Amino acid sequence: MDDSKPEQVKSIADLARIGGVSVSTVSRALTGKGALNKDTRERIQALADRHGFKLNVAAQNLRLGRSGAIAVLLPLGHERGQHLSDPFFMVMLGFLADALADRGYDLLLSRVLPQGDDWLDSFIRTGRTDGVIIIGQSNQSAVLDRTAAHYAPMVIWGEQSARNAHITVGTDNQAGGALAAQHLVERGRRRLAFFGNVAVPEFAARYQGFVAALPAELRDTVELVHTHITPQASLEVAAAWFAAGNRPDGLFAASDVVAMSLLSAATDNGLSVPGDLSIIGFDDIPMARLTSPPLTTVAQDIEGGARQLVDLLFRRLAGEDAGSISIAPRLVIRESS
Amino acid sequence: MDDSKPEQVKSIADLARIGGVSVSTVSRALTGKGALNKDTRERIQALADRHGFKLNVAAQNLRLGRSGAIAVLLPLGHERGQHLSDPFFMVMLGFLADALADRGYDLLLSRVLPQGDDWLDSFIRTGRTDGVIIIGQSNQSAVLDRTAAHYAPMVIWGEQSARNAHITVGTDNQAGGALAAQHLVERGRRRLAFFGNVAVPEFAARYQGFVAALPAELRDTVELVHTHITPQASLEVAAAWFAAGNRPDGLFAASDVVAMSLLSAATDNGLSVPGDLSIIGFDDIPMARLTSPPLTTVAQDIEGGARQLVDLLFRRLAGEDAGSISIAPRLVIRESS
DNA sequence: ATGCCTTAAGCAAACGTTTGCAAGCGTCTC
DNA sequence: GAGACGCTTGCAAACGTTTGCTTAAGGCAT
Repeated sequence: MDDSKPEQVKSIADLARIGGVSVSTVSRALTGKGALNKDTRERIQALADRHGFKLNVAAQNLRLGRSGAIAVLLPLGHERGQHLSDPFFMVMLGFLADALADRGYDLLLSRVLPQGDDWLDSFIRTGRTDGVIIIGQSNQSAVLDRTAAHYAPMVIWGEQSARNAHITVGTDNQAGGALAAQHLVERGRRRLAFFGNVAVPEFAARYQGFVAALPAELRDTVELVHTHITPQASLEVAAAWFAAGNRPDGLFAASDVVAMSLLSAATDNGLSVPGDLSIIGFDDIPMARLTSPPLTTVAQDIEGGARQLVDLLFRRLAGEDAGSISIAPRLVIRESS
Repeated sequence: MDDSKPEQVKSIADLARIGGVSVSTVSRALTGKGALNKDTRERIQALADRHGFKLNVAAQNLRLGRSGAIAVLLPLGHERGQHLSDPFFMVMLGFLADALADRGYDLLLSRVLPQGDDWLDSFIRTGRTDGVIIIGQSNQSAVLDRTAAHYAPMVIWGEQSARNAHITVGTDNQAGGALAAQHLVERGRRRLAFFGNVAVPEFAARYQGFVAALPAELRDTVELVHTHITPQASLEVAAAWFAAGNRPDGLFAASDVVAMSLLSAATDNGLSVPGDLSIIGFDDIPMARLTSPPLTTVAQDIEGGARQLVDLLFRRLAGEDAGSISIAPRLVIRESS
């Protein structure tokens, strides 16, 4: 009845012909949906295996009116022209990939250089994706809000704010900043500075939480040093800042990578950490323990965050009106403070 | 003629009805393919813009018999259960995303835990993707070879070998190992060790090139220390190794992350770098210059590699029988050696 | 033998595009 | 004035699935 030569089976129709059944039967056998005789189902499945046939996902999705993919977008609105290699992203991406794979969805990765204010809507309207996860608001909060108003399946990793209409999952950055402040104060540090780009909402909140948690007399003296968070940029800024004669005793960095730059620049200038000054990072990337001395840092639960992002997205896809989620940060004290 | 209420336009057919033309005309107007009166084309395009209509990419791809996506797979055959956060991957992924976007293709990201020997063929047969880029052979060379025999649009970032049937783009790892060896020898180092996992082809080649380039009398004394390349694993191995009393004067690491672990462990043991020993990494990730002292390393041209991977893939997609590409490494001397 | 119920499997439309073919129509040439 | 030609547009089939509806077949009670 069915030949054993490995003839090319390109579609359900080919398999139906070979198996002597109709296409609907093959479809029901392979998807497991709908009523079908157990023997027939097994026979067709075996036949499909023998010919190495798999359903064409594209056609399947078209028919089902979905795309089977979730887009993960990295907007590079700030950091223009700078390549993001921060391990934070890789860790996040890894966990997202796993969480989406668990649900049978593909991960569509895209770095976007926001142009105008239509990039997000345009992307969504192509129907390439069933939902969107955005890593970081960058400087695109307005665009995100506009889209959120009519498009439900979108969640953003970033800073939560009452002013935002879009749904977020993210670390409580203010609380994180406060943890850093308290720790430095406990260590008796008084000449403080924050390194980061406060045009980015997450970093602004870290800075704000940091300042707010300081005793009143220190609040006005804390310096805000602007830097992008790439290794190159932050190292240059840090080197120039120390070269200018600045001699702080407590530094809080917007990210671990920036903290590593600070550590490097401080050491280059003959300062000892934590002898002369304390340095605190943010993220707790896996490499944070590899510096000398190992980095004290405010840890973000990236794995939990990724899981929450995906959970929330799928709840919203299902029509539920689920809201933003805030995750508590945790201070990890190592030897740089 | 055409109303201005923002009525929901879900398909080319809706737009055709509103515009008073046929679906084929709309299709030709929006894709720019086929002959069409300039006025009509512009009128339809304006109409589409006004209604915020975009062609459905899924349907388009189905009709065109393609998927419009390229899969990037990270096989985790070795490093099981370990999460890869290495900046190398993020940098590579970023460049790949850009190169694919330039060609109008989506990037489908997938981490795979190889199960059995059918994971790759199964994935490909779903028709989810038009081509595959695999980052690292991991321990799956046999699977890759089997697939390469009947599936052309697949390129692998990794180690090139005459034994492999699959097409690769990658750094000449042996040459890279040789660069490290020559450099250490020039520095007068004699008690040498390599840290890495030689079950991974790239690392094996680095080790082999390293040993082969040493003067005969050193070749037998160089120690091979097995370690996974995650920060956690390599730091543990390095700490234990130093704790066991090993006192080398030249270390070559399979990656910069491993080198950072070595640096950290050496410092913890009161050894000075480069005073007591030299350390050389591999990759030249952006963070390599942030360590104290900054890391000497064998640089891989990741951007060039990504571009070559994509070029090669599209040449093969076009039917050309293009072959493997080897990229020369470059020694970057900083202060850890 | 008839009718009814259950189970199994087929038919055909639909998802939203693209494109070969053909038709309509105006213009040009001789 | 007739045929040829070029340009523009429409018709309908096709891409590979899923699924509501229908039919066929068999079993069982009457």
